[in-house]
Amino acid sequence: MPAAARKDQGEGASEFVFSARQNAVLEAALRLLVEGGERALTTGAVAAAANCSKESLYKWFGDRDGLLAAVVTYQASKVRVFDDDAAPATRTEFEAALCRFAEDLMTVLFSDTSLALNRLSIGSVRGGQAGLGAVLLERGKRRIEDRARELLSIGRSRRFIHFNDAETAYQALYGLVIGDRHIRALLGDGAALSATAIPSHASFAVGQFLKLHLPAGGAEPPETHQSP
Amino acid sequence: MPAAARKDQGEGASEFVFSARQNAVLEAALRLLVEGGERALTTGAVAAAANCSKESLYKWFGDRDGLLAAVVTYQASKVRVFDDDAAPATRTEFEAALCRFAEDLMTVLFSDTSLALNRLSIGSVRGGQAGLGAVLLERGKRRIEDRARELLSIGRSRRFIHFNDAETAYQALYGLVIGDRHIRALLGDGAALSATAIPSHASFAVGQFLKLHLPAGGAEPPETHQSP
DNA sequence: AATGTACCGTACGGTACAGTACGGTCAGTT
DNA sequence: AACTGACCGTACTGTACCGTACGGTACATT
Repeated sequence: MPAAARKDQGEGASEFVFSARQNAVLEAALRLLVEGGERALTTGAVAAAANCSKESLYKWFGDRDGLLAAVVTYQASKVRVFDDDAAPATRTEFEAALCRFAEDLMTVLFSDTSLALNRLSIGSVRGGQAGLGAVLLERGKRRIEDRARELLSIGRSRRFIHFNDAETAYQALYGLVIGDRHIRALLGDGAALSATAIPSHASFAVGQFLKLHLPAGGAEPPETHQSP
Repeated sequence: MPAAARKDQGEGASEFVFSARQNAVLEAALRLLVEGGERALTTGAVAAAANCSKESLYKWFGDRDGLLAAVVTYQASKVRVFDDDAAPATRTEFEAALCRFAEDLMTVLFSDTSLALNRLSIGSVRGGQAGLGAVLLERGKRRIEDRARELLSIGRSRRFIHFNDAETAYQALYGLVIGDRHIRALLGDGAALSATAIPSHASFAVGQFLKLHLPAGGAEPPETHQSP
């Protein structure tokens, strides 16, 4: 990614930053991707849609793959974690925070952009290792996951819920909220989710999750489960 | 799909049947797909790998898309539902059957072939409607789903578990078993599942599922949930 | 033996697209 | 006014690959 500024910030985390013009180009590319899938995302089409020259494209992103990676990075960087919620102090607040997380998760996962980006990244996996998939996992999925993990550990320290392994607990929460609807949506099943049902399903799934993790003593996996 | 025999069987269900030679070709194509992703699946490469001529390819499958569809159909037709288990009569047998289902589900979903096929189908979705995704959903996913649904309804009629909506119950079971590991695997996360952990996780997830659906009275969603 | 059938191997046309080259435009600088 | 640099627009090259055509071969049918 030649000309894309890689600005290392004080905290040790590095952010990719694009110029305003580049952002506009990436936005156009994203629109093309959502509408027509990967095949529609040709360098020529992007240049035409963004009113820029192919030469600039190559100067900025080096390569078609670089352009795709930039699109993924760009969109993932927009996934702002809504940490406007203060640490929940009461059980009710905690459950509400879980519900909000579940709703946000569904809203993101089933948005057109997320689906298109996931399809693109999945399509880029070749036998051995993932190129874009890794980016999406690291810069998109992990953010969301971290928010949930933090929420869960707060709930545990406040004795609202009980669990031993945070990863296992997160898997249960995610699974109860999403089920197989994400893969169905990725496969083009339009009826995978009706948008109106999001809040009701969120509270239902969170209810199930809480039932499994009562503070008294919930069942936990037989230890030897996920090796690091 | 011009030359592919569409043999209608007595029961009203129709099966696509390919000749032995065609099966060999599809097997080779599948191998190519698993190794190199969709881009590796060119007509030339398939012809070379299968020692057949491109002309035959076009005669049999009509089209590159026809070939891809045939590959998906071919593999999906191999998903034999193991209904060798008699209807479980005792609670223990029922739980064992659920565990076996969970293990089979994981084994299938995380196999190289299934992942490659899912990636291919997902990549074929263009904005509007799914081409291969629909095939995979109908001929692959629904088979498995149906087996689970049947098992669940047996469990309910025998009073081993309780639920109102079979679809909701299935979503919970699937979610607890799979979590977000399928999408991670599709994105190329190699560590999404360690094969040795399958049985222990299966029984753990089934335990969670049962806990949520105790015969006494399990929580159910607020009615207005999934419109048909 | 003659004809037909089914297939392989290869070669070829057409096209789509990645990547490059070059001339032209506009803004800011000296 | 001359210079510089960033950019647009377009034309061009090379390549990969889809789809087709044609000659050659093995085997079956008449």
